[in-house]
Amino acid sequence: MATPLRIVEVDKLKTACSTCSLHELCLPAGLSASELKSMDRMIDIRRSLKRGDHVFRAGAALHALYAIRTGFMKSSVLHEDGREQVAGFHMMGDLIGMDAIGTGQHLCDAVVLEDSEVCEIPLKSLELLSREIPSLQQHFHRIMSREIARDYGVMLLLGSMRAEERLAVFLLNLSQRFAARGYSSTEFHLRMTREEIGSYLGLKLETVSRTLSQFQAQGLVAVQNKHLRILKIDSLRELVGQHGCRI
Amino acid sequence: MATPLRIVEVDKLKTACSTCSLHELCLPAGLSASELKSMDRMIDIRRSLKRGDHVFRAGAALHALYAIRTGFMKSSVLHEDGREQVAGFHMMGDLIGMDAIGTGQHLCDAVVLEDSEVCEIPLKSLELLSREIPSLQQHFHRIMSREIARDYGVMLLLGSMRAEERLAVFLLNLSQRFAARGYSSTEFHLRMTREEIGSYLGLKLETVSRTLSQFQAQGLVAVQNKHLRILKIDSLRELVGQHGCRI
DNA sequence: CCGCCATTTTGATTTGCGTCAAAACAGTAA
DNA sequence: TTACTGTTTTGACGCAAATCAAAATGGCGG
Repeated sequence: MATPLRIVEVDKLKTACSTCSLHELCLPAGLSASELKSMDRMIDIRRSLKRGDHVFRAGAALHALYAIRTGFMKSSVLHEDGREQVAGFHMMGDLIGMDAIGTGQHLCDAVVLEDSEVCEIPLKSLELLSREIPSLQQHFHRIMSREIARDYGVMLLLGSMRAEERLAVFLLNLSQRFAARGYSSTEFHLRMTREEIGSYLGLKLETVSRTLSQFQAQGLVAVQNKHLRILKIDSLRELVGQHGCRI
Repeated sequence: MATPLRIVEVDKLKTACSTCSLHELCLPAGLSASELKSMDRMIDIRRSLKRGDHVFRAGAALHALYAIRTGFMKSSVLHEDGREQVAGFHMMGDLIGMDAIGTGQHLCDAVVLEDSEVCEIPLKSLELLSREIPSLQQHFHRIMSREIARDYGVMLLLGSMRAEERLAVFLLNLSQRFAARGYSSTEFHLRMTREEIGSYLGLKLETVSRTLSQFQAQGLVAVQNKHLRILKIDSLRELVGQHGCRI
């Protein structure tokens, strides 16, 4: 009986917060070793998900928040008439599901765009533990707040930027997030379709495609289908917030 | 010396959570009498603000969150080139400043549109108290989550609705919030300018004005400058999510 | 009360992006 | 390989909302 037990243990270790390479990016950031152990006890379910799977659906009851270990997903709000608005793209270290705490029901669908692994964090356990560990409490609040701050940025984008600016902001944001996770900031795969990018940016897929082609023609990026290379990151940055700026 | 002391006490009582008419709408919702007392101890600063005042400015360090007792305000994100995006309108019972918890710095300006009174809630005290009072902790999380959910709704609006729909959603949202506070759901004053409405909705002020005039011509509302009366609330509701709907 | 300034309305015109359409391309399964 | 499907690109055209402009209205201070 020793062998299977050890396998289980190795498996558990492999996916524990304390040994997870993301723990400085994820919810347990800044916790001590013993506090990490408490986190490990709280998170006992990890789910593997395939492209196309839903982490949760709009309307479903909130069971847990989900920390992304690997992979890539989108969250999208659906309008009754079928219109879809992508509210965000999420990658490892991100925490999703926080929109559901208010009502107990998920507001958006979370759809897997690239095979992923998520850690289920029961809300009740998180609340309990964050009453005991002030730095966990603080960090959870920071994460929710950062989501609000991100949303304000998206509102600025959707409310007052032209197509080129929106796309530039989008690429710079992806770049910065990949960099923060140790990946290249200038070369990456777009896991989503042009239509999903468009939905996120409040544009039609044709406009996204045209604008990308335009960036390519200007030598700002090199795009080949889903593979993207940023060639002139500073020019992209300049592009944002110029607008024609007649002030 | 008795008289001035009593005046102070009356003044304190008047503004305590335990006697505040908003306590079922505001942060202390659902707390017991003794828990309300603890809230009272935490909130000892109330500020009176005049139209045009800032509750906080973008870039300023986070000192406290602010619960609105009376009045009306907007929060707006500024782009370096001067573009302003109104991220929300806030009224009594609302909690503002949560965007700053993540970085410790406010991301947006909170500007008073109608003389207001706010309660300062030091974040540290709130964290401390919510570790002791689980229902306060839960409710604080719900409030942050509702802000995220609201933001998703605004994204849907900005990303995929036409002008008429945006304005209809805006009016219905105001209507519903006034109703929740015991005011008329069909007749109210718009405290903001057409330009501020436009900024919030991702439209220009002329479009807001034109669309309001159109609603008036259709008999949906009666507008007279800032005074608005909703005449056919169901028609407004129908207008949202029709879009031409060829599905 | 008047005059001033900010706000709002309305009209004429422009334009950026959406819509429609079709071809090119990539990925998958047989 | 070939056929099939979903995605992307590119072009031509139309439209909703922006822009430009000017008049009307409202509110405030003197």
